[in-house]
Amino acid sequence: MNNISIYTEKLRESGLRPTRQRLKICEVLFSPEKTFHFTINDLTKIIEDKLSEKISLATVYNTIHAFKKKGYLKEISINSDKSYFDTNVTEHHHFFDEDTNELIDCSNDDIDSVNIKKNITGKKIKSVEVLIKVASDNQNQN
Amino acid sequence: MNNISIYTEKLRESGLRPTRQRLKICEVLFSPEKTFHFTINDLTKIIEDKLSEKISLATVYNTIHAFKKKGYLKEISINSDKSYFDTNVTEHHHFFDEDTNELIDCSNDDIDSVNIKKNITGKKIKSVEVLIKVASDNQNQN
DNA sequence: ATTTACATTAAAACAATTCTAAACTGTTGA
DNA sequence: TCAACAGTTTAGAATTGTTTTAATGTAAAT
Repeated sequence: MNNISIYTEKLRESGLRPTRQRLKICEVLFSPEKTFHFTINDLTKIIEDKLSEKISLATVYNTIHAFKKKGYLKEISINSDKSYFDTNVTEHHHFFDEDTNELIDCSNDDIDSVNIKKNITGKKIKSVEVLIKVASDNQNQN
Repeated sequence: MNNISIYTEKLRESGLRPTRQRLKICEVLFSPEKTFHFTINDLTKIIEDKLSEKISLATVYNTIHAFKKKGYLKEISINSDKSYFDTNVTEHHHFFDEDTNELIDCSNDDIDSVNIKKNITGKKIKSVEVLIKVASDNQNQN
């Protein structure tokens, strides 16, 4: 069983047509062993470089948004000019290195689970995200 | 002792000249009883509407960034097309209402303090922010 | 008052994202 | 198998938030 059929199935299950472009995107996003963080720009570059396939920015945006909506990707809440996405869709938190602008997964070893005692009435909690900004000691606070 | 002199002093202490425009901005930001959240656009509108004073966008940006650097304001980490600022500079967290795009302060009654067990080696923790996204039950997940 | 360094401004530049309209392609059903 | 439809891709234009620029203005020091 090859990956293409897995991706095709995955796409179809969520109501997306398995087009050539979407399969390429799946390949980049879901074939690596480890999950990773990326921006739209990163992803477009990877596709064009590694897979020698030109792809329209609009397609990347559309597809990433569809994947996010379907729960295949998470968008990380970080204030930046760009949007950061994560192929790790499990509940977890992040360090953000201000020196390098790098996002780093925060494992269970790094943080105690966050306990919300009281919620806004009439609302449901959709997600809880912790962002720990770090920098080397001699660095200016952002 | 009036507010103007307080603001003048506050500005001067942090190396900013107390210009007419900056005093207006101080008035909007620091005279309200309660702290609040705003975007640059919000702030510009408030100044122009309530204080009948036209102010250049560039001035607002420059001044807000200076205030942020000095610690008079905090920028909230939220993934959005706009930047959100907070006049409450104490350590606290936020609810984000996805139905209304509204930020709501999270008090100590709402959340247990977050415990970071292990940090990236060689780095110092600059801030810890928790963002709790909420929406009404029948709403699509973002 | 004069000077100087910093501020303000409108407009242009910029970068990320979204929109558009035309061409294209899976898919469905005849 | 093929026609037709609905969804998709695309390049480029449009939009939006933010930053830069270069000219003009102003606070503060001399």
